[in-house]
Amino acid sequence: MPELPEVETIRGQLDKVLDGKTITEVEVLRAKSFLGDPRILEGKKIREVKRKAKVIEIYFEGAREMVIVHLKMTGQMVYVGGHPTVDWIRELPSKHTRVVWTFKDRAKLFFNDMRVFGWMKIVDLDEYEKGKRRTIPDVIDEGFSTEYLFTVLKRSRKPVKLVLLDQDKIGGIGNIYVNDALFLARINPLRASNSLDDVETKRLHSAVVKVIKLGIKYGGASAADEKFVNVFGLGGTYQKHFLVYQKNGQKCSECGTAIEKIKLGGRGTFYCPNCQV
DNA sequence: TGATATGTTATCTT
DNA sequence: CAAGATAACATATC
Repeated sequence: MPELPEVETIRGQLDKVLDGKTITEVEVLRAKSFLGDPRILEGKKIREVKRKAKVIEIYFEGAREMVIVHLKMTGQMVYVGGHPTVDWIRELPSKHTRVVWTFKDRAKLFFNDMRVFGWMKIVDLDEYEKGKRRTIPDVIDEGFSTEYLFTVLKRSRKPVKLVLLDQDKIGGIGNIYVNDALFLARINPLRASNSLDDVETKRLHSAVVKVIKLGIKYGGASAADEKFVNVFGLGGTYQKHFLVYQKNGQKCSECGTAIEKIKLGGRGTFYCPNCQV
């Protein structure tokens, strides 16, 4: 579901489309989905939309507050421009719409979230900027070096896949890209994190960066059961390039062995038992 | 009907 | 005490 590439796709589109827009109304259709007083946002003008790991950050002009959004598993941010068509109005808000922002030019931003795990939150700008989360490197940040990854991996005996998914250590990787990255690096997801040597760590580092960048290039992944759509309601195409994710039973592209599916930390895990050691 | 899916966090167990 | 394991959250789909 939304991992760094999906969130980055949405961020880029929101940044363009919301630039300079002034909020006139915020409707909260489901209390759990919005934290803070929505009235605070009325009259606020959007300056910039940024991202840290899987969190979308919305900045306003001259405001003490900002908004952060986490889509969790099924969150969507859908934008309908200045003169919404009849079709869109009929479809949105949908059964899953949790929050609606309306702008001065009548454009609307819908926050849909089927499973209601995601949230939209008003936070104090200074406090947020000071938060220690910001110091955790994203996979595509400068700070995410092979050396950093090596130190992180050395500190745990857990299966390497779980350490890569740990957002307190590395930001942005989720279950889709971690499976593909481990395949690319030819490393078994079950391997004890601290058992990887420097050569394997180097391979893993470039593999992770590579698949995440590919994901961004293809506008994210929208597999059969994926709820990911971008700001314009369209899916991404990375699913056409999956290496092992959801390919259990199919032949490995390298050796022809059937891809296996196991459970690790309660999550679906896909790998080639022959190539990944 | 019950298993399954996913990101993160809370809580339990070594 | 900390690391690791697992349950919980909400809902649709098979």
